[in-house]
Amino acid sequence: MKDLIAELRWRGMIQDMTPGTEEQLKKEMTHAYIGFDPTADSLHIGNLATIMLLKQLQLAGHKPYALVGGATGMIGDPSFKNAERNLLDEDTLRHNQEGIHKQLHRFLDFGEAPNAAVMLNNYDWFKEFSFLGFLRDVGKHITINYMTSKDSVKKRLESGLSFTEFSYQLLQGYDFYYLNKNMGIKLQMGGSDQWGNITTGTELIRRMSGGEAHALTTPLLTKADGTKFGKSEGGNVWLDPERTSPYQFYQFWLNVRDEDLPRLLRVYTLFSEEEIIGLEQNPNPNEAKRELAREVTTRVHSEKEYLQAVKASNILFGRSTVEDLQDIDERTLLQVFEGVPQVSLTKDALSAAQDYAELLSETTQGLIFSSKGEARRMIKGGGVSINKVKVEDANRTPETHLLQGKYLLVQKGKKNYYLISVVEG
RNA sequence: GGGGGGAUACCAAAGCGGCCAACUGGGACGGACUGUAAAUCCGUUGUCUUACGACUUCGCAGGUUCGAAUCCUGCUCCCCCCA
Repeated sequence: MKDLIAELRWRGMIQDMTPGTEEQLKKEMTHAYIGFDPTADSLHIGNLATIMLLKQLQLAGHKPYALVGGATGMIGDPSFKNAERNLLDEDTLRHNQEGIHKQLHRFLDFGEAPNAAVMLNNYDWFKEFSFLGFLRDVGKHITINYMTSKDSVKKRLESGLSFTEFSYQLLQGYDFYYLNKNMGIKLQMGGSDQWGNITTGTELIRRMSGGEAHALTTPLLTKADGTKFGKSEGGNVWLDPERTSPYQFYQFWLNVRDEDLPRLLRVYTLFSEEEIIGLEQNPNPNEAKRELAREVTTRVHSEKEYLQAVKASNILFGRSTVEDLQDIDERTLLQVFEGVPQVSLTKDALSAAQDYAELLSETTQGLIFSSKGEARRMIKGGGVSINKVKVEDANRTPETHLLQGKYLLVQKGKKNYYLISVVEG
């Protein structure tokens, strides 16, 4: 059994833990879990950080449990949230649970080993639990005073918090109790925002059964500029390729700020300390970013998707020229641009376009620019290229050779690409 | 309950009868530089428009005026001070 705590420590993945956690992990193969709320049908890279926690746990020889919050998801976690949220309907919840369930399978070993990962859904033990039973058997052990003293709900006690959301921590606490009693789970982990909920669980266990239970949280990652990590301009970075294409996903990691790189390498990769330090020796951090992007993209998607993303990136950001673009066969071109917004138009529509401004706005149905004026402004600012050639004059009639006889590659700014395909008609 | 201050574009904050589509800072977006980075510099940033310009904005509803973000009336919401 490896020393998990030492591993997590050098990786900077420990925010807080209850006394005795380290001893427990050293003593025996420990059963531990992390919960995931089904607020969406996909996990995002924020969740991936806690998944890595489970991964490290399993690699160290302990037994990980991934819990999907089918029951708690119906209530909504108020921790550090500013306002009451709307409840999700049951169909959505079920759909979300399935999506998350599927994704979690990628990251842990669910095989036959003694420490194989196990998937749980807390709906299984809550569905039969009566309200009165819960109040008598669980609620009685925890005081309101204890629950309201948590930082995670403090703000909300002033601005408003429904009984429903307030009870969330008790439900999550009961999960831990249930798992402790029935499955011998002794440790709950999570992001640092979960500390309050987790310790309600350890407290409940202590009072209800006198069992032994521990908590360990990992710091919530923030960017060097203090904003929340894991958002790109389009919103969350998702693990679902339908929401965030592998190409965009790969690009996200490649584009992290230098200052954020050390922490990200430690949390999101399984590289050893020596390897990471080695990568950091390089004065140009791009090599390390590429390794980070490779590792994470491969883990979340696949080797194949990763190679595809690299290929696309090289074409789009390498020193490629019109000639290079011409040389790419159609199949590769389409593969490369899979994650890129596309629009198709007829030959007639193309030749009907008076000038570049019109082509890039009205003719392409506002996908690239929503108005001619906007297109003009951007072209004037030198921000638009077609097939890697800068558009000089918005008023000029479009004269462009189509790639493979039917494609135009439009570039807005440095990183936004669009593919126009021209069809007969 | 008494007194005072405020509400301006994504945010902050000027403007206090025409020169205001509205100073300035931040953000966002684009460009140069570079390492698909940071810092720096430059440009754009209500909508539409090649341009001239047109249209819609300064809490909400009315009014005064040739003309209002700016004056008047009412309404809504915020903040501060004294009780």
